[in-house]
Amino acid sequence: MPKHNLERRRYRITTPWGAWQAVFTERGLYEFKLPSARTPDGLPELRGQEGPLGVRVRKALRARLDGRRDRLPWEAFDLAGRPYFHRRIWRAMQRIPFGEVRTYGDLARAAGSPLAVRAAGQACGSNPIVLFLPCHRVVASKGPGGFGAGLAWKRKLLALEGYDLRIKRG
DNA sequence: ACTGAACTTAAAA
DNA sequence: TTTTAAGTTCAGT
Repeated sequence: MPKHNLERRRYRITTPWGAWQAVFTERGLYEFKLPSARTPDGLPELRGQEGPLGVRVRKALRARLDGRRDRLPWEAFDLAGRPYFHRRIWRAMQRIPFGEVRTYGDLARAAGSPLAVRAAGQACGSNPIVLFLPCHRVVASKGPGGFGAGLAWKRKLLALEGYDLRIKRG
């Protein structure tokens, strides 16, 4: 839910994987969501809108779905109004290299609250910028951890980076 | 204002 | 192997 009242402009970006959803405010990319049945119909396709950032986002998405590395700078995101602790976690998350994973514990430590591992999981779960804030690179110390959109997506996104996430069953 | 759950973890019982 | 306690946020009551 929005924590501030800037106007939000929503678009879809159609790919072979489905229609992604990108939401912008004047401060930057506010949300970025995986294709899902919940993606509203009738959103305009992102083309020349949103200036250089819009172009940048489309290009980066295309690259990543192609298995190439590309990243958006931290300044591209509008995370104002999100909890401080979450932003620290996301910041640490953004630093995980392409094709590698870290644990929730690693992130908690990086955020300065080494015991807040569960809160780190919470922060991952409320990641508003899927893919570019790479919560799919965060796994549990034993298992694969969770993923809001379903573990199948987590595995796919990691597979694009050449990382094989084995799903263990208990 | 409380309580419990959430994409957890490590250590004790 | 099961239980517990740890930090942070949010939804529900």
